[in-house]
Amino acid sequence: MNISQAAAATGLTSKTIRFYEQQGVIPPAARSANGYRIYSEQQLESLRFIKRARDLGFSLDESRELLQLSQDPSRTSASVKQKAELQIQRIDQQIESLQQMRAILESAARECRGDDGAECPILDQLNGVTVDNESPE
Amino acid sequence: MNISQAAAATGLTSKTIRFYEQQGVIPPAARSANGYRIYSEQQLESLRFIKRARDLGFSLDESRELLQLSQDPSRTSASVKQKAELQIQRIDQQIESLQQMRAILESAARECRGDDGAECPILDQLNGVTVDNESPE
DNA sequence: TTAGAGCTTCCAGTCGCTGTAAGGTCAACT
DNA sequence: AGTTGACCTTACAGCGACTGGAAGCTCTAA
Repeated sequence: MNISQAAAATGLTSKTIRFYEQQGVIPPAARSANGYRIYSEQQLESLRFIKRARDLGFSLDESRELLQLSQDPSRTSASVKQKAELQIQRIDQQIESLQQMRAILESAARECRGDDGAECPILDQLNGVTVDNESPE
Repeated sequence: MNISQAAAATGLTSKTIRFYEQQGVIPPAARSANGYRIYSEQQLESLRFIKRARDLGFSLDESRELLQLSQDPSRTSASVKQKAELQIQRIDQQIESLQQMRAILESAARECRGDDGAECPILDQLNGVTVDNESPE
């Protein structure tokens, strides 16, 4: 199994797999006689693991650490749970921040006529002008 | 008003202000005899505008475009509203994606004992093992 | 005078890839 | 046997939006 097959089997790209190897996220792949990388089913599992961790928002470093934990029989579930809960906290912060942005944008956009005129509550918002939120009548 | 005062007055850092100038987001600042940048109240307004746009998640390019629109009397509110609505859409996608991540993490973490044992539903999840979500009893 | 803080420019590093260039290899077709 | 064209290899540059650091000039206060 060469790198493009491994890519197809994991949902990563060949480039990304090489990058992960170069970063030490996964051990160097074995090589066939022509120098091409070859992948075992076990290595595919590692690659899939990393992809899932990345898809859950863990950094590449954390994903590597989680992979190591997953392969370490002396690990504790506490050590994993701690990382997961930290990640949940970060996600909650991001969601909250995005919801605040959204509320401000939505409120300004709702007041904006979106026509040929120059008047624009969105630009007022960006200019630090306090915008009325209730229609006066 | 020198760059560190401008930084304090806008919530940016001196580094960031120089970076914005170098990127063409704001026009080059005037210089005093010693070569130090000097800032007018008007330039502070531009810097604050950019900061607010960035805080709402617009890219630096979009923030620059919005600043130009805000200074262009022949703009239309439609052109601004379009950018705002695109940004709202992107925010909604990010929130949705984060909520999905959160749900998966939370469900796995809830099942994880977080003790000295090695068994860990979070790692199972990352290994692609389907995790039961209902306690059997 | 001298120390320290602040200003300047320029270049490197962050994160997680992605693109590009230059070259070797392989399978299929002519 | 030659030639495409798709794949593989390495190495380096670039993305976005900064941030950090080095080296040198300037200002202020003791």
